[in-house]
Amino acid sequence: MITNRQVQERELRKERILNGALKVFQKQGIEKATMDEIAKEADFGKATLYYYFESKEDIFSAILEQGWEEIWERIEPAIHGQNGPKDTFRSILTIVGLLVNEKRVLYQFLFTAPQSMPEMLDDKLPWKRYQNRMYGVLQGLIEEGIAKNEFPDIDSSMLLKGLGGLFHGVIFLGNQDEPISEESIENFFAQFLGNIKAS
Amino acid sequence: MITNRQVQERELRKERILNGALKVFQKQGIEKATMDEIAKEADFGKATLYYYFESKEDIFSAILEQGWEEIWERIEPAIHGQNGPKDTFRSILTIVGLLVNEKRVLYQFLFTAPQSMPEMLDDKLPWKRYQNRMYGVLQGLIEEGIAKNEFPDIDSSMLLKGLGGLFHGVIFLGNQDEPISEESIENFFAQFLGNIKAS
DNA sequence: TAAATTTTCGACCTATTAGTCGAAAAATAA
DNA sequence: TTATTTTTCGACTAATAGGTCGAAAATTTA
Repeated sequence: MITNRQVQERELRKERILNGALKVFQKQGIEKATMDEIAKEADFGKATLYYYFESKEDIFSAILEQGWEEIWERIEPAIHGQNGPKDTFRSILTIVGLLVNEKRVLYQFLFTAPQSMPEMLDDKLPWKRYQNRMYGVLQGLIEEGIAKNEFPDIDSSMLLKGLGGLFHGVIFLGNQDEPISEESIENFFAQFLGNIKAS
Repeated sequence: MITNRQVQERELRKERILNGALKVFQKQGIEKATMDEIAKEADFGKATLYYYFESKEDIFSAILEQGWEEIWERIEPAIHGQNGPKDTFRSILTIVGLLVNEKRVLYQFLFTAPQSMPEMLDDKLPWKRYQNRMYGVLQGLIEEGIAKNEFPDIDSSMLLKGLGGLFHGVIFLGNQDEPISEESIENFFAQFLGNIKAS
């Protein structure tokens, strides 16, 4: 018989492992994020990691899923708000920017790690679904925005990639020690999005 | 005694190895770009690769150096041209965009691989010097542009990261099969850069 | 307290991969 | 043709890393 407390403790231990993984990632970069390192950081034997997770991939998937779930929860209200597409778009970027400020390491991992781990790109993984959903929403907003002349009439997927790159550049390539203020994020995107108009 | 022809043939074989490495990268991604795969692709025994190159890193460095050298050669005229900072900036991006169209695999590698190979980030590597030089030029243009009110008064390094991300997004995250036309690149950046003004 | 269950982990296994060695083959020089 | 140099590569080594196993320790239940 498994008590409620036992289940909770299990969750706590899983969480501890996930945090260890993130810490290793932060300190040593993804290439050094080996199971041995993670085990050391989380203060478990390596074999114990495999008691709680099926594989290394499973651990990273769990981190990714957690992060994307949080993103999704936070942006959902903005999506269902009653603003126009451009404002909604800007809100979403701002929200994500703030989230990144709060948990830099997690989100750095989120937007960085998958490329380095091609086995993580399976479309069926839960975090991928969140990502696809979000991209779908953003693309929809752009298309709607183009239709309403709030964005220029550029191929929408290209515009999305461009803005995605822009976001990534601003948030992650910058001075990673100092968080970016909300204002600053707003300003920055207002600068770009605000001036993009059908000509 | 080493004849001229022998030297040339050596160069040719080195080139062959470099192309093999790129081909592996293209077909299998960077993680499968092992020395064994490269050797197979280039049709040499693995040990022969080490006759021509000191290490795997050396091979990738050579590819990067080649690419950056080409970028530098092509953008240099634009840098020394007599246009204003914003136009010069746009020219540079366009030139690089066209180069990428011509040799997608090489430049995809150029802008992608280093992150996956942290041991390649040594500032003393020759390709890194080129890269730093180019970023220096771009940052200088942005600063000059800000001073002349051609760009908004945002922290210049942040603006550079943003535009770098934008470029990366547009060029690499897009439809990688169809090249982007010169017009299209021009239009795209004109759209962004052209509308960025000090407000 | 004794039995059953859950948790932990050291030691081991296996696959992969960068890099080496020594000698054979091929080309060049004498 | 023979000696010398250049090129090639199969086989091997060493290190790393993901993952497994069996049994011990800790905890819970009876």
